[in-house]
Amino acid sequence: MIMKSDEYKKILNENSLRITTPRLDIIKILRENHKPLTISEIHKKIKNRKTDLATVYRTLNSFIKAKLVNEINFNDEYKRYELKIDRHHHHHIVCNVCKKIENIDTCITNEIEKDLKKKGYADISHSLEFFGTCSDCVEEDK
Amino acid sequence: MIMKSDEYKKILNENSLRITTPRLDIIKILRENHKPLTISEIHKKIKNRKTDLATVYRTLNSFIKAKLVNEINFNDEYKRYELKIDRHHHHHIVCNVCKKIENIDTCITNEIEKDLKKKGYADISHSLEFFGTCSDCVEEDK
DNA sequence: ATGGATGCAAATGATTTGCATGAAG
DNA sequence: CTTCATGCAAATCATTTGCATCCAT
Repeated sequence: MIMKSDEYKKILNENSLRITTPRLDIIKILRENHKPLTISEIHKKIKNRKTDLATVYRTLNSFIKAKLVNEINFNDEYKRYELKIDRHHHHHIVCNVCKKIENIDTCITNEIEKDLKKKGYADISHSLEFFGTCSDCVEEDK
Repeated sequence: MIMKSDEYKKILNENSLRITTPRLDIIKILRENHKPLTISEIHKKIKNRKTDLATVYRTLNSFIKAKLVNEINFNDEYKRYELKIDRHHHHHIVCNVCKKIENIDTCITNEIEKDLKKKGYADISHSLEFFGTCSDCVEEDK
């Protein structure tokens, strides 16, 4: 059986990224938290307090370039990051109040993307996020 | 026939916003440019060079609060702003290369929003943006 | 050995804020 | 005349960068 740290090293290797402690730490954190995390959340979760914030930024940017990670925008002040290898394409719903994040697996943009392809667009991608007040927060407001 | 400046004043009035030159200028600019603009683009378009950048920021924020304007995120470093009163709900496709913006009128999120309502979410909204390389830019790359 | 990765500190750049003044209602 | 908006300058905060050192390969 493959141990986790070996699996993480394999991920880095396959993307021609050097195996370093900060990178292994960050993959582990993204793996274990099944929701998009901000840079500062990731930084706080690193046990080894030595790792610099700048390293976290640089690591995430190299992960994006390697298409290991998705950058997600909830229209607030922070960008968030999520491992791509973890799960297939999906979207999110963010609670306006408690900021809880749920995943949405339905993807309904194929039709539009088909139209865009007809129009001549290539390399089409999209970002789709939902915002709303979750049932718990609706209750509390009563 | 109602003159344009009167129309803009009416918009401000209806939203209990004081009628000032910067605000009229900014509504005019948003009206005349049928695409989302960044703060700095808006600022540059103001003839009267006296208007401060900070005023543009403050104005846009009060317009958002009054729901006069939508804030749009193309996952680059700038937020963009678009008048709501101009046209009904729509999305965009941004060219990866030339950054050209086209509007998309199809909205296909109703089904998901229906599901979310069933789950108890209230005040549901979403942001959906597309990215791709437009036909002109695909050509040029050959 | 050597190029890439890191820590640290300083720079950058978008956005916000404090305050005195000016204009709108 | 009183409240709110503006201009100006300074502050804030996320993110990036330069550089010397360190480590993976």
